[in-house]
Amino acid sequence: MRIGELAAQAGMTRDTIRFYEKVGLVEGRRLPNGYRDFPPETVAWLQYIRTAQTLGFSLSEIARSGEKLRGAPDTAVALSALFEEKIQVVDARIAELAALRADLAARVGTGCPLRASGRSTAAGDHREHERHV
Amino acid sequence: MRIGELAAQAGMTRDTIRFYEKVGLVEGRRLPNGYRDFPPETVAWLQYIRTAQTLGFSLSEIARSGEKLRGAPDTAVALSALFEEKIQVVDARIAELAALRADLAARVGTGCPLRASGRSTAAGDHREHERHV
DNA sequence: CTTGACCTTGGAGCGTAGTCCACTGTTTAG
DNA sequence: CTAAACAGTGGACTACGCTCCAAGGTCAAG
Repeated sequence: MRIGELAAQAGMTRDTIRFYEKVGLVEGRRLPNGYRDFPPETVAWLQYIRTAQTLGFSLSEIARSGEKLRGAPDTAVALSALFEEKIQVVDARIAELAALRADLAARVGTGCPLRASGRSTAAGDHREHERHV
Repeated sequence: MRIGELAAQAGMTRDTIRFYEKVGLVEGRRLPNGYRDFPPETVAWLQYIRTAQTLGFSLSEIARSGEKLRGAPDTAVALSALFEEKIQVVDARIAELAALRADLAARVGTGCPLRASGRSTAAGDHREHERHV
């Protein structure tokens, strides 16, 4: 499959796919004329990338799962494992949000809405991840 | 309060605060010598910014809530309203994640983890794509 | 008076995730 | 044969949210 068809199937632009190739998220052979040639599974992989992105994963994180996948004997099994892993992450994220929600709810209607007391619990100190979700 | 103390109190760098001022997220007067001078509430406002960020809000979105706040007769009440609003958003986000979780869970252990149906036959299978995600 | 801590500004740079563009090469249809 | 529709490359550019730096101004203590 050439890049144009792949892009159409996966619902993204050729440029995006070329960008993904540049950063190692997808790989394909080249036809004798230099055109990229992708196996049909790439469509599914690109869709997986989109899913993972909506879960808040960065492309480099996704690339790491991709490597795991490549080294696996059974792709289907490896993918299932991956999904289970992502479910853990989603659950963690939901728990985080629930804590934030509780924190917010506690502040509604208090005399001191901004400062409150619950700073330590939820919002205090996860700096490292979560840029835009 | 000058910028250094504010930065220490709010747990961010002077540069970040200057950046926030540049984009209109915070504002302060100037002392005769040109130094910035912030009212003490700014600490709470900066902490609110951090909270809102962990909720996935962009700085420009946060700036918009800030404007609402400034135009309010009662800051505490306005803030409570803001928190209630954010709770809606958090709930929506949680629902979104729950849906993604369900989607992931449905794919775990299926013969076709990525596509959801029909992956089993090796290569010739050009089925119309169901766009999950 | 000097030192050091603090403050000012402007501008460069970074990582992420693309997007757009010009220019060139290849393939296919009429 | 030519034109359109593809494909390739490199590089510039965007937006976001900072972060760092150089060069200089201000101020209190010793």
